[in-house]
Amino acid sequence: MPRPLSRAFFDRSVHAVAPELIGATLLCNGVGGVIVEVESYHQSDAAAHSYGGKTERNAVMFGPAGYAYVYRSYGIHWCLNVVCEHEGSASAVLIRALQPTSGLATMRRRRGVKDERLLCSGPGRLCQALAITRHHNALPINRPPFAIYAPVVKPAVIVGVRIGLTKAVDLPWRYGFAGSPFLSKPFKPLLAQKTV
DNA sequence: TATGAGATCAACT
DNA sequence: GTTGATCTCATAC
Repeated sequence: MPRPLSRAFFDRSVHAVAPELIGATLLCNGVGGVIVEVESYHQSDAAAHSYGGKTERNAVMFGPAGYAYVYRSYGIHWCLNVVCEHEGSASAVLIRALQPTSGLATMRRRRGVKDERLLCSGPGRLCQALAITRHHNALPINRPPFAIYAPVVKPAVIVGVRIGLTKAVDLPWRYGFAGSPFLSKPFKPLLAQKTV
């Protein structure tokens, strides 16, 4: 039997929670899969939505841990985060990619693509596949329609710099399931990234 | 393989 | 008015 993740699991440093989410199973109305890629965002981090303080959009990040923070990206897509570390600072983990395991036919229909690797390999793609929208903002991540389970086996986790940012681009706060073909983009060797 | 444009909206200057 | 935690499709090499 899979072990559901408690709210307390998320009420820790975002940098402790993020790598431990790799290999966990995330479902929305029974549709979803295994988390293979995440990024962490901390209030002290210029790229975080919470960096400039509380606003109407990011208010959930300033609330208790274990809740979904869903925001509109580039006017087109939705992106899903899980809020961490309630006390002290506003932080969240961006869910960037899943390995689809449940509801494949539903996800193919919603996404309009057949290739399994293109169903959930990106934050915007996975929200479309799981039908996550603004209506899911501020919902608990471990209560229906969501469900989240601990990894059955601890996978090997690789680390890299985050993707698509213009601020704080060098922070190694991206985590991935080593060797997974379902990552949004490949990880480069961390030591090679700064070489000229 | 790599680079560029367009879609489209809320926060911010 | 500009920018962005994105994705897709088109064109170029």
